[in-house]
Amino acid sequence: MASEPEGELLERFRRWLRDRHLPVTQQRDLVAQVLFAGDTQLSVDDVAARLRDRRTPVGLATVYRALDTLVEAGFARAHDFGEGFRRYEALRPGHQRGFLVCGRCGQVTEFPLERLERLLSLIADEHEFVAERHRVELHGTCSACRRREMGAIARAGRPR
Amino acid sequence: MASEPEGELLERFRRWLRDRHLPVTQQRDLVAQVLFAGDTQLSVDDVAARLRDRRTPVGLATVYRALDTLVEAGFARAHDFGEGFRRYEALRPGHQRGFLVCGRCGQVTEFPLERLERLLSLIADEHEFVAERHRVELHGTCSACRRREMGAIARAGRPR
DNA sequence: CTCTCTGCAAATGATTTGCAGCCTC
DNA sequence: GAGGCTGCAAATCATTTGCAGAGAG
Repeated sequence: MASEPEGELLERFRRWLRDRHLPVTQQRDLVAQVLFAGDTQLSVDDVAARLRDRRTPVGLATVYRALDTLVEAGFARAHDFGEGFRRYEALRPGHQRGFLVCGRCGQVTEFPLERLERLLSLIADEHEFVAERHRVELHGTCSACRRREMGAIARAGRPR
Repeated sequence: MASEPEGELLERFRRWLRDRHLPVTQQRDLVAQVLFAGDTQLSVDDVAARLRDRRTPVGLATVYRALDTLVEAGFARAHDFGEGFRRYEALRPGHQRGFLVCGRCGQVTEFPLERLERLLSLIADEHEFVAERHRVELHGTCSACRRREMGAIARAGRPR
């Protein structure tokens, strides 16, 4: 799918580090590679596990620190869906997405934000606010869970 | 400001409990009162502190449990702005708001979601998703911080 | 009475931090 | 070399949980 921009992002991240006279270490690079290769939100443990699978293990604390750096550099974004831990996502330019979060099964579906962007930037302007990124989540019930619940209600619907 | 709907919400919450044959305890009621009276997002400690100030202290664990119940009942909503703890907000019907979160100073400004709602429900429909609530956040820089930063850049802007 | 809640203290679990040694530049 | 990383283990801290006693219906 998105195999093209991966190396480009990586190169841009390295450049960002060099520009700040920060060392381009193997571990930071590895974390960035895994994040940029992933197509979804990854938890810190996900990242660590993938690195372990690649036979290039990196300490948990280092993964945390590398992800923080990526966020600070603007190449990643942290999400919190209330699971008790964070998820990180590569931030590809112009690839903003919103989320449909099912409160029953926890499934997260994505959708493009394009249609909302005009309105969002208008709102930001009205508040003299410079928005760098948006977060849009719709919380509710996905079609599968709704079907399941409607069945349950029909079955248990009458008292006694 | 919103002194009218407060008692109404409280009464609806009590009814919700009774309907499920759950006891309407003083502690749950107190937590609900504080949450419904607050005009902003309250942390668990905020709620506990206000209860302490009111001379009706409630144990922290109980506050957590009461807030969970309120969320489950649909009268409250949990937010996570990445501060390391959650904030809870009373969920008044038809009073959905979005947030402008300043990454510099952490200030959170609210704005009404009305203009976005048509589009959001359209998107939900397209995914056969039943949305109960929305979360819209714009992350960036508020006008005050931007002004401050622009000043700093102007001062240090030229190399050498 | 029965069932659920409450409060305390202890447990949990994600994230952070201190520090000695290692690696980039 | 110097300064910033890394890894480990210990520290933090919000949130959760177990359990004995209290309260609502």
